[in-house]
Amino acid sequence: MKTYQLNGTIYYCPVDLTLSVIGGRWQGLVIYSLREKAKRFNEIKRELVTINDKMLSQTLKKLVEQEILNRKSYNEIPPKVEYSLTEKGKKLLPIFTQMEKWGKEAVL
Amino acid sequence: MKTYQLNGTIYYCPVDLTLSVIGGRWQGLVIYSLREKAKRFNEIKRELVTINDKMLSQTLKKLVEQEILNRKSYNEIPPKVEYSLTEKGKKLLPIFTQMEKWGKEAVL
DNA sequence: GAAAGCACTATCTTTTTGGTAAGTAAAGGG
DNA sequence: CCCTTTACTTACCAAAAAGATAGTGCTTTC
Repeated sequence: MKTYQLNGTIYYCPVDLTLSVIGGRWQGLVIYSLREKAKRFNEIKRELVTINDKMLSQTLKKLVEQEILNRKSYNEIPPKVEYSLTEKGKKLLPIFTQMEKWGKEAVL
Repeated sequence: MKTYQLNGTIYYCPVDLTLSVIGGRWQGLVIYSLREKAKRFNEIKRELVTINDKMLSQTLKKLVEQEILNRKSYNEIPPKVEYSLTEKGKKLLPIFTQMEKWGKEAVL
């Protein structure tokens, strides 16, 4: 059986691998919220409404490790940190375009 | 704020709604495994390798309720039950096409 | 007559997720 | 001086999801 490996984990197919990046409670939504431009921690938080600090920082950390997001910290006080999609992350956007489409049709 | 409703749950955007259908540990993979043809319980199980009986029947049940899958039971012994994508379910396939693509690139 | 196949369900344990609250460091405003 | 702002981390507890294992009822095969 062919397998696919990413960050030390083995997946049995490419879809499984992709789902590990965008599935889960918050990962997909965080990526999607950065589709147009870089945003700060609290901006993302306000957009996702029901996420809390703990979940957001956990999710951001993971996505940075997976090289889906860039983290840019300005040395200011109060702190300013911006998150944006990497090239790898931007390539996920066509998936979200299709999801948008399906989601809109599903509620009709 | 605009909201989207499906099966009594409210989502703040169409992507959130779609993720509730294909995200989660097994839902997406079960849908994807039925992309070409109807399959029986044990066929799906063999394909997904690490899923167990409980998770598979739970996932199938949920997807049938959401009208993503059809369940067809033949009155035979030993039992024969086939699962297939509904029209609504088939419309999810472009999402998986994009996921496949990304997953294949990600391991390069 | 034991074992395997089928599509499940029931029960239990472990892991993951979520929720709340508190703490940090330094600057700016009242 | 105290409060606010920012982007976090840590601790603790509760709830939800996932996972492991066993059992069911009936038939065909070895």
